[in-house]
Amino acid sequence: MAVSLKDIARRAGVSQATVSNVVNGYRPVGEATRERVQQAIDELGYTPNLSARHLRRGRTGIIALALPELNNPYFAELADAAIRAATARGYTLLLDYTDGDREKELLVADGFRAQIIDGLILSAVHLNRDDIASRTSQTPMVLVGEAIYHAPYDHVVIDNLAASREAMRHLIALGRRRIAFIGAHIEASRAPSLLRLRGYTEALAAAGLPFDPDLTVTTSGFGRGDGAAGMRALLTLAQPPDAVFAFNDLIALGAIRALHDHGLRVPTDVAVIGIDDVEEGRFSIPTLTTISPDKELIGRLAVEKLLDRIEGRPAGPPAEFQPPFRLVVRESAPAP
Amino acid sequence: MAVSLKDIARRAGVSQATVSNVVNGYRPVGEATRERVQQAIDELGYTPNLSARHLRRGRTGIIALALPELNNPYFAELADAAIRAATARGYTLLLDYTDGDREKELLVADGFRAQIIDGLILSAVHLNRDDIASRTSQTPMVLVGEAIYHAPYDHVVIDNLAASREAMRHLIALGRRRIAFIGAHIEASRAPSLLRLRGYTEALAAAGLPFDPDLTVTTSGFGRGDGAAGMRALLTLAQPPDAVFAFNDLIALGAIRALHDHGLRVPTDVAVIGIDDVEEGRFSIPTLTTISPDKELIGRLAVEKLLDRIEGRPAGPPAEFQPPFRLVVRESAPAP
DNA sequence: CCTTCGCTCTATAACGTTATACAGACCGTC
DNA sequence: GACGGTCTGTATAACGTTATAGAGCGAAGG
Repeated sequence: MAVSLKDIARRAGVSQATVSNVVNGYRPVGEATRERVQQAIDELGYTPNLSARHLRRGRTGIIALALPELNNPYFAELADAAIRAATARGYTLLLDYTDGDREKELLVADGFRAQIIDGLILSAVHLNRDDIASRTSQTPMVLVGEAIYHAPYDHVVIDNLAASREAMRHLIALGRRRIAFIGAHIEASRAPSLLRLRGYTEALAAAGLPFDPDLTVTTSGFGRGDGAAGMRALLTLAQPPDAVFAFNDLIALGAIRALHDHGLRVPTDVAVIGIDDVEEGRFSIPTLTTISPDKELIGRLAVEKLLDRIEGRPAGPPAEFQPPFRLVVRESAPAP
Repeated sequence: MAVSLKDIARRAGVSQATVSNVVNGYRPVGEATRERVQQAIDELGYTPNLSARHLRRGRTGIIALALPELNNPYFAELADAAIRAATARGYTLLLDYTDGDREKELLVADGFRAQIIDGLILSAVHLNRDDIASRTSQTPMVLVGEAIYHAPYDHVVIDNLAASREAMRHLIALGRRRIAFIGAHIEASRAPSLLRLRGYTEALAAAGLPFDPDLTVTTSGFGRGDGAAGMRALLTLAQPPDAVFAFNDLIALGAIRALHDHGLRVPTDVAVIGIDDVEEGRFSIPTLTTISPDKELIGRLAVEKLLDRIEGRPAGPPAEFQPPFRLVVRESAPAP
């Protein structure tokens, strides 16, 4: 059916090896024959069979990006950046979902689909240091996301502690005294909220504000519904908060909606700040003040570090890379 | 490195062919040997090498879904459904972007990446009937999305004409007389807006309302920013609209934001309705009335029709499949 | 008792690549 | 004129599967 190396070789009157060398330049080929081969390739419209190439080479040219979900626009934007970076370097990026499910995260990390991929970028929610450390798969892996692992893998993540402190400083500068945190998680394994929560408490302490456990709200997920539910819980308090620091933008947007339903005004009654800078927050009513991580860079860096490992470039010991972030002030928590 | 058929064969004391038959049941194997082989597989942890299998079989087990972008949550939700459907049937789904770029759409349709995929689900924005008809690639393809092609391919799409008429009937029942349409496209090739635009004009005519060309706004893209810009243009009119029918939810949400900036209230001053039912519209302020297509079914149907073709199941001539949709009434255009 | 099945299983040839080993030709050097 | 060295090219053996042809063997059929 499809034209193969053999067809080209016959047409150009050379060996298959020579055609192969013309195609991928493993060894030099004489000018005259090179042209003859190239012409045959153009005429017959040859493209190399990837399965065969990969069988021979032992690599597939496919890397996977495993995300909790695609419905959170933060991940969609991240995926977008990663796909572009991978494509630019000649790789194909495959998307995988873990559904925020611990079992699936373990499965992915431990080589599910290892046959088809050369490497893995994993954005895990549940995995802790031990899980990562006890991984048996040899497939190169780069970690992305908010947890702290200190595991022997490259890890691309913003400085969550600093980001949280900056968000909190902004709310405090606004004169808010009772600031709530929505999106905590009880389990020790949930490292992301741990860091952001620590930023929250540290900022309170630094400002001389009391820490009220009632103002820290646990959510089961990371979506708008979770944010709304968390906010509703806060509004049942005798002394409700005058500001909300949300684990991410979706939770913040859900909280804003719940405040609206309750007849409260944002930011007049309650100021709200999130993390992620999803596009939605630039058009919401009110627009959302947020911490904006450099998603483009996160995606690109993760891909590049992974390809360095895959292609055996000297990359040194595993390290943590911290792309920059910046505070984006909008209506939900305006400038002081 | 990895364990292969040969290793299992040696361990179980049988031929490779027998192991292969145990693994994929091409031909029956005796009970005793089957167990012995299975045990060897379990002990050594064998998984078949996909490149080799696919080289031999001529198929890769990978299908592609080509979308304009992932940042529109509608496509993210669709991709989600398709990925799950493909996984359930043992296939891997690869995401591709066209950036809403005509050249890239042509490239994808015409077999870019054909070496790696068994089939393609294409959600095209720019391609017209001739483009589709003149396709040379033999890779099975299923079309998804709002255009009308009448091309020799299965096509999964809601009845856009009926959906638009239903949206318009709702606005008209609300007593609105000057209803705008945001998201039209001038070029004939842009079939999606064509159908929705036709539903708009037909509904106006059916209600005995005049068609005012000023109320039909062209946008360059399909995002929130485009909706906001379109709305701002409408607000410069001497007689601004009292309702907006948006090509999709993102445009509707952008329009709502622009109305808010202009000091107008939704739905009191202007009612707004969209199409897509993205989650964002369930939490926005105000929540968004919309036409909700069955995205889950669209994704599943597209995958199933494609796999029917790939696996050579008798599927009859190419047909159009119309998943159901329903009107979801929320705050931006409440019940009459 | 010889055929003809039916059942298991084996040996082996592909699938389309790429890496290795090797063969000529041509050049300059001692 | 023998020797080593670069250039080009070829032949061929893998990579890990699966499909095909066929071998062995007991049972059924004449």
